[in-house]
Amino acid sequence: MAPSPAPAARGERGEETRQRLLQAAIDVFGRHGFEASTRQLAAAAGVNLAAIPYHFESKHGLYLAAAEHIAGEIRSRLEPALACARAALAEPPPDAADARTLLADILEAFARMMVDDASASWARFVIREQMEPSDAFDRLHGGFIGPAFATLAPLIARITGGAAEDERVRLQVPQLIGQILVLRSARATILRELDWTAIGEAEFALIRDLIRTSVVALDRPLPNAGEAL
Amino acid sequence: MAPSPAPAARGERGEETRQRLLQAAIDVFGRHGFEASTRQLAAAAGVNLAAIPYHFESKHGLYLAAAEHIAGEIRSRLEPALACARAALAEPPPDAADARTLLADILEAFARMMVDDASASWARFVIREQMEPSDAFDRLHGGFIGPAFATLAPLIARITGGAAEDERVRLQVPQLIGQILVLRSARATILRELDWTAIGEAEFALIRDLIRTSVVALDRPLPNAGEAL
DNA sequence: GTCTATAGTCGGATAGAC
DNA sequence: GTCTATCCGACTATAGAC
Repeated sequence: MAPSPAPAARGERGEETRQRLLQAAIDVFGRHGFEASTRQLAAAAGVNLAAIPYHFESKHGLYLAAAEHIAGEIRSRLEPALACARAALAEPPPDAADARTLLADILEAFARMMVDDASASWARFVIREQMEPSDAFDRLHGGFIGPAFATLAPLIARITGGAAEDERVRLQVPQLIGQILVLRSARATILRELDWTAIGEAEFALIRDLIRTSVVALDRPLPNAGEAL
Repeated sequence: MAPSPAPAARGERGEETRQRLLQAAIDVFGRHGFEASTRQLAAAAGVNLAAIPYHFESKHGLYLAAAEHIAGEIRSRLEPALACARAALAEPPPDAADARTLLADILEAFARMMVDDASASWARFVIREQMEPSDAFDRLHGGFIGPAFATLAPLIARITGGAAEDERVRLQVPQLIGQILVLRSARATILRELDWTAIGEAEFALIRDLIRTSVVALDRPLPNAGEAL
């Protein structure tokens, strides 16, 4: 299960083959799941079939390496916005308005990733693992899902006045993320129902507005049970 | 591509085999995609392998039949709540508070389906088709996605004061659905981050609260650009 | 209608030349 | 490191007995 038989001995050519396989694996596994064939993978990468067991030991090894690659990639792309929020939360707690801006910025960055064509391949991979987790899920969770949660929960807690450990607050994280995730997990429906052919800047402006509205709404009080909505 | 070579001539035994294959197909195709093998399908259904081409002509025919079965099933489960909303919207338009209650009820019914263990199999199937649509997607869309949209958009329009044709209103449909869909599309993360082992009644009460909050927030005005959130 | 047997194809992984 | 050639098991679909 070592990533490569001789990691230090690989040359420039070998490294390129490895990278091409990783990129192709994220796309092809994302579309067809683990059942994708090694021949498909090799063809999509433009490399020889035997390169898969050589560089990754097996098809399964390539799958795990793809999950790790995704986790590293996403984490590095979210890190600036998350670090900014962590810093702001550190000592003098920001007021609720600042926290709302920080949260909206993170969600907007996430939405931009989801709208970007480049996210299609890895997003399919991640959602597949969410619905039917394999041993690759741990690497995704540890790599970027867990860290993102760890920052978002305290931020939401600051806005709503709850504690980051409250179940309610922790459930608000996936609630907010869900409205962004849907841009990928129900993309086919969105394009069809809105008569869009793609999500460009004009379409994104609308999405951004709705995200900000949902952030503003976080601390809106709910009528008591039995009362009218 | 006919569902069966001799629909009228099938006996009771044949019909049971057909149903067992359909149920198994929704589950197995949902987990592994179309790449699932006919052996897996037959084994999961507890029927002979040759029953697949006999009843559905081919593996592909079984796939399409599974999509149609899902669409019919979901549609019939959503229909009571949707019909209720359509009736209320018909002549004397309901006031915004009534519309909010109708919308919250529909979303709650949908969330119950998503939380239900029985939804796991078909939800995986549907989300797979959303991310990588095949010719089966048309049957899902026409069967229940389109009709649900057609009712939800006017309901939201009534609440926010917009028109059902507005892009903003139509985008609010998937935004609201997204926070419910995430209960399935990111189930693994939710269970792990909230330390839940399952989503039971206690957990659902919290989900219900958050859904109602998001419905109440629909017409909350957004600060102008540049203004603080 | 359901079964077994089998034809023909494609799957992952390897051996060994270069 | 990369390639071709190849093993062998698993695949879908069919034929024909029951």
